[in-house]
Amino acid sequence: MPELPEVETVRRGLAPLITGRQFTGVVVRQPRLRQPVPADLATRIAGQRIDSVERRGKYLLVHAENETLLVHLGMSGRLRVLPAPAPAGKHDHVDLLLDHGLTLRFHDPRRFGLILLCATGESSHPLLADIGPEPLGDAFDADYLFRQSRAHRVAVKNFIMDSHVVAGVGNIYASEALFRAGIHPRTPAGRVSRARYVRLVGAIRETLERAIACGGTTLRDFIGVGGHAGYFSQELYVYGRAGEPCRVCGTPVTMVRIGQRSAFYCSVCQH
DNA sequence: CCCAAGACCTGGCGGC
DNA sequence: TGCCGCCAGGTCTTGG
Repeated sequence: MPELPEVETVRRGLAPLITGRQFTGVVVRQPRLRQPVPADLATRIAGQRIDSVERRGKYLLVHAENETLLVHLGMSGRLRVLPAPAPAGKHDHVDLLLDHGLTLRFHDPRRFGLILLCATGESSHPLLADIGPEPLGDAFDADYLFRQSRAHRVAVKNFIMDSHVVAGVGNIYASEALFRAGIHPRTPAGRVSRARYVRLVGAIRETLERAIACGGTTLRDFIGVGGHAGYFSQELYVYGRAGEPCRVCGTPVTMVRIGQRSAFYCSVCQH
């Protein structure tokens, strides 16, 4: 489900609902996520007020007074805010109870998601320490990408999906950005010119910003905190469109496997 | 160090 | 209707 735009959509929905609220309790029904839910979660956050909700790559950081809750949605994770206690359904693994009866519910069928804690302030959890720059931030530019890419022979698509290179670009937006930049996804990263990285950086930024403006991409089940589907799927150029005509030139979109993941591209528009 | 492949999970879909 | 194989928005770990 979630790449950067979807996580950002969740963050924007979540922040106004839970900022200033206090954690009053925790219900863990299934602690076995990508890493175990901390056994002392309840005692560590009890009574603490939420100061802010931040995003780093695809991670959500819920900053409370002493502890920061680190949430990753994996492939199928969802966060919802329930106005009142509600019966739990299948895969409703964790409820974070807030004052006034509010419940922040984590739901994740595949359990690739994550809920961890780290001390607020010293905020750099090991999982965040080696993540690359934010693609919408100043540190991410063509010079950076070009320099990082030298000596790398991996496909440029895999390269930009590597969270150590740049944070938050996943399988949908990698294909989309490469289409917009006119770059074939299989091109070895180290053989892409500086000029083409200038285009690629612009394409990544535009794609992500536009997707955020649309509230994310809903393919199967991505739903924002307020229960709304994202509508960026209407603007996808290539992702999930194998065999359908390229929106620019009409050539059928090609799907291939690159490094265990599906990649979509137009064989005429991308080289 | 770099890279490909495997691992972790469940559910939905198309084909037979 | 049922079973089977394949697919899925992520990323850490392993082994060559």
